[in-house]
Amino acid sequence: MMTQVTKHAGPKPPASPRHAARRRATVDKLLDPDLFKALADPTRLKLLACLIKCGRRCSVTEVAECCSVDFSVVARHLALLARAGILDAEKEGRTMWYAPRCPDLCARFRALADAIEVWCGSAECCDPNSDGGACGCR
Amino acid sequence: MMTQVTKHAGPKPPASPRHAARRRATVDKLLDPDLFKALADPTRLKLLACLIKCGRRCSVTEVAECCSVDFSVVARHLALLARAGILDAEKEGRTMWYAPRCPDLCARFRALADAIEVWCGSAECCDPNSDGGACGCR
DNA sequence: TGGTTACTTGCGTCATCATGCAAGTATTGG
DNA sequence: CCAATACTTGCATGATGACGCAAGTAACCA
Repeated sequence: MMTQVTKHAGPKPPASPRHAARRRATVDKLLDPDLFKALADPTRLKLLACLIKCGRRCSVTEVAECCSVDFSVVARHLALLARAGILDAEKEGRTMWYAPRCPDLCARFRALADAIEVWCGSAECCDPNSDGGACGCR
Repeated sequence: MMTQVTKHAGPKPPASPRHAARRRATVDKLLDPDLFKALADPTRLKLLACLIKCGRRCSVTEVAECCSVDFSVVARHLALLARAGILDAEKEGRTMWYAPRCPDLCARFRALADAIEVWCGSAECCDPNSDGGACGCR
């Protein structure tokens, strides 16, 4: 069974990892440690999922009711997610409203997938006629 | 200017974050701390980017040449990425070959984007006729 | 068989960070 | 003006994890 492979197979594969590391590509910028660090905590992910599923902006007090941790912890997590560009923050009087930046988030993840795929299709590993399989692109 | 909104607007938005938190959805499983933890370190991301751009499987020794950190650090990072399902690991004699699981990674990111978008479109915030804007879906 | 290569593992150290409590600030309502 | 509400910030603590060095293991070669 032939995998469908476009004729334009992406950039030429570098000779070695050392050369690969020197190359600057879209994927380098999109593999942003700060984004993943912000998402690397279970509590933060629960709060984020809660906000996403809620489908409207929520105050810190509201979100804190979803979670067994201290209020201050929730407040800090939400502020951090906002600093990372994952949430929109809006102050109204004494209330902080947070809402997920869904389109931005989706776009980032899709762009990352696209950027990876570019290289995934770049090497002979994806050519079914070569020994291949090196980058797992099967 | 009207944003294009499908008539099927996703699940009904929960009344409160507390209800939202109780709901089990695809997005909960895809927001996996372990994946993001694995991607939360700058050194690991450099190694991963290197492997992606290289377009073929690489040995630990090869990858270590891209990076100024100790060899053992590189070996540990690659093993961790493999445990997280981000890399494929293959032992051949005394050589460990690592290669990114590009299609898997892309699929995970795209699935996550899809799962978020489901909820993004769920609430009145996405309805241009409502006061909206709550979840940042503009 | 003995040395080299390639990687793994143990250990100590240092930095980061998640958490809870308590105190502080700012806004609102009576 | 005072008290309640909503959030922020400081601080101590404990846990996690990244790193380098050194020692260990396993495969290969001469």
